[in-house]
Amino acid sequence: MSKSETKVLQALDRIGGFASAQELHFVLKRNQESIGLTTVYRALQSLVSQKSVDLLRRPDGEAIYRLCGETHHHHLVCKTCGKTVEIEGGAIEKWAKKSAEEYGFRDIGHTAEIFGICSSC
Amino acid sequence: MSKSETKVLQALDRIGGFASAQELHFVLKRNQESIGLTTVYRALQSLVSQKSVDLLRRPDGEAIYRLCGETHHHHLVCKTCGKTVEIEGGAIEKWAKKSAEEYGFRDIGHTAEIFGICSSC
DNA sequence: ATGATAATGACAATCATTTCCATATTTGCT
DNA sequence: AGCAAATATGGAAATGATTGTCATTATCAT
Repeated sequence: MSKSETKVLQALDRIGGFASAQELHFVLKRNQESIGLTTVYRALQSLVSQKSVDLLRRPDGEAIYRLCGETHHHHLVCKTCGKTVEIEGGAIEKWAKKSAEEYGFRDIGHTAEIFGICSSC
Repeated sequence: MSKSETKVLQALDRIGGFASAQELHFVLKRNQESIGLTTVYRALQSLVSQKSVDLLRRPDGEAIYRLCGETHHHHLVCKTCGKTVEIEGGAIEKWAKKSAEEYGFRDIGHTAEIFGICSSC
């Protein structure tokens, strides 16, 4: 694990939710960490391929990253301020499994996120 | 419905699956249709907001489009061959609405896709 | 300390998508 | 039909995220 990967992991931990590469870079710079944007991208690529970090996409296609927790969960994300709430997705797990079985798919995973506007925006 | 929207719909129909804006533009040009890339993008935006066309994302973030029916649905996508099945997502709608209400979010949308390996792969 | 190797970062390049703006086309009205 | 206002079009330039390049720097075993 390189130095920059460690920094990126710490930043993701501090943030506690999703962040884009650019946001991570900004946060690291603000915390007097000297790190280049390119390096942030490379660290994220590496962390994703090591499965330490999860990658998904905002509705506009921008990549966002989060620490991989042990428990699988989903998110409710504010489109305006970015506030993120972790929510239970038991219903989704069942739905995914049932749908996949119905069509003979195996080795499945799924993505499910809710986007909206939070009460303070 | 503008002339270009009609052309784009026909192209999507001919293709019968997913295509990116750039691919659609290329196909239309191939078929001696004179249409600009900008117009393809505009037509797609409009068709998506009219819910005539479905938008999702390739793993690299590129937007891909596909004709869709009137009902809101989700997809089961084969990671290997790309085969796609439309599936019912009633459970998801309820889950999204309930979760959003619980945390005071409004104006919500959601994404939910299942990825796996189909029976023929 | 030395040389090999991997990590870093400033900068440029790429690529999808959007914005701008001038021109063409359609629409509504008389 | 004829004309003006509204809308649609498309090429070029702008934008913004992501990736490639490459010279510099840190790491580490000998």
